Amino acid sequence: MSDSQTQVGRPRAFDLDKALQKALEVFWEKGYEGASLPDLTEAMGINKPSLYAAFGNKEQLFLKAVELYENRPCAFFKPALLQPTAYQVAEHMLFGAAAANADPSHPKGCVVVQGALSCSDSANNVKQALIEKRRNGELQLQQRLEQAKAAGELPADADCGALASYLVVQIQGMSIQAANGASAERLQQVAAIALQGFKAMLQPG
Amino acid sequence: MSDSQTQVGRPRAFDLDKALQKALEVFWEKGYEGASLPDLTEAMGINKPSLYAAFGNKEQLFLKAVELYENRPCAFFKPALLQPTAYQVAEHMLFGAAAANADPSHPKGCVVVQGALSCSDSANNVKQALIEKRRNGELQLQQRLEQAKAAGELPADADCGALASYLVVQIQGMSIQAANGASAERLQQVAAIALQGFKAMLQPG
DNA sequence: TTAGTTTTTTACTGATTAGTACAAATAAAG
DNA sequence: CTTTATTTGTACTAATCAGTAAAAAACTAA
Repeated sequence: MSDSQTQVGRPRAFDLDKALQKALEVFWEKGYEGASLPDLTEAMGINKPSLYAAFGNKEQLFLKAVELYENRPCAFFKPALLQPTAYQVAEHMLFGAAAANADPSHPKGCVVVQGALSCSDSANNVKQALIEKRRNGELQLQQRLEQAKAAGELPADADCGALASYLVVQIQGMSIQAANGASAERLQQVAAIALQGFKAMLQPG
Repeated sequence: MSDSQTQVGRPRAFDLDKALQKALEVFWEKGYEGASLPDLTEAMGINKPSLYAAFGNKEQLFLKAVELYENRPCAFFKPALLQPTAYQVAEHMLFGAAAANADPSHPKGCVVVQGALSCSDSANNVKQALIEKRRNGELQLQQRLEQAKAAGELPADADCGALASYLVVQIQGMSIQAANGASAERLQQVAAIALQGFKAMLQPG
């Protein structure tokens, strides 16, 4: 057990969480490779040696920022999985994505989608990490749908993998649309149409 | 009128179109910023001064490569707009995207989506050019749907802008799914569900 | 053969990249 | 006060970035 009050040495002059939040905003806007260290240190209000001492290196800083992104209070993905029915899961997922991707209080789109989609070879670790995160999210959604299927909410021949992919395509596509400048209202219209498509899959036949 | 046979000076030792095709493949895989000039020159089989003499600079080379991408024979977007009915337009668009995004004969996904989604400030011109291309494609699709609406294929209160956004979300989302490693079969399943959603919008009410 | 034109090759530029060495500064502990 | 531990700011490194200067090479025209 380390006692955070009895630390020896010069005290850190910045707040770790606030600095990470600032780093997230920079990565959110410019992506992993597009964000330079001067971009990051300026936004975080610290200099390079402080950044490296606190977060390791650029790659680790990015992964910690993404972790913060996924667990921030207004994240919609994990809470949507907890909805009581498959329809409500889809509804919360789609309208949550519509609201989050166009939220004016932060950069448009999704860090997990845009952070390192195409990149140089030197960013391949980060690219793969984001692919894993996207795949993992889709798998969680698929399992939630399979649970609903076992509960009789979906037809016996429903393909939960395809349905999960369909919903994830909506979320990821909305992320691109948001980067294009689409409004929250427009994304809500898309979510409504997509939800109709999902609803039709809940009926047998 | 310039006669290509009576050119004076040392003849170019490479094929312009083939070199551009190679550049496209590199940009397709690594994006605009992720593709370095050594990456490009090595793939194109030429050295830097030849590249600059033939194509201007990296930005112009990228834009020419994207133009080649959009007009290549197997591109699906523009041909889909020529289908006789709105339903067939959507059908060709969705299944065309499913096939193209997972085609094993070239890198996965879409250059227009992935080429410069998040980037540094110095790539903002390219980023904006791709946003314009995506918006323009969506607008063309919207106009095609409005034409179908005028022909009585869609309900009188149909929102062609929202419908076009919905279809574009499918295509752009599939591009991300393809980058995740989704198979062509899986993308076809998604296209089938999405088409059902679109079909439901063709009925009044 | 000679002059004129264009491409190719090599070698370079200045700027920027991520990352670090080192000493001054600031705290607690003895 | 001194010692010890940690963070800070400055200044640096080596590598890589896009882009170019200059001369040799390869062609046509005269």
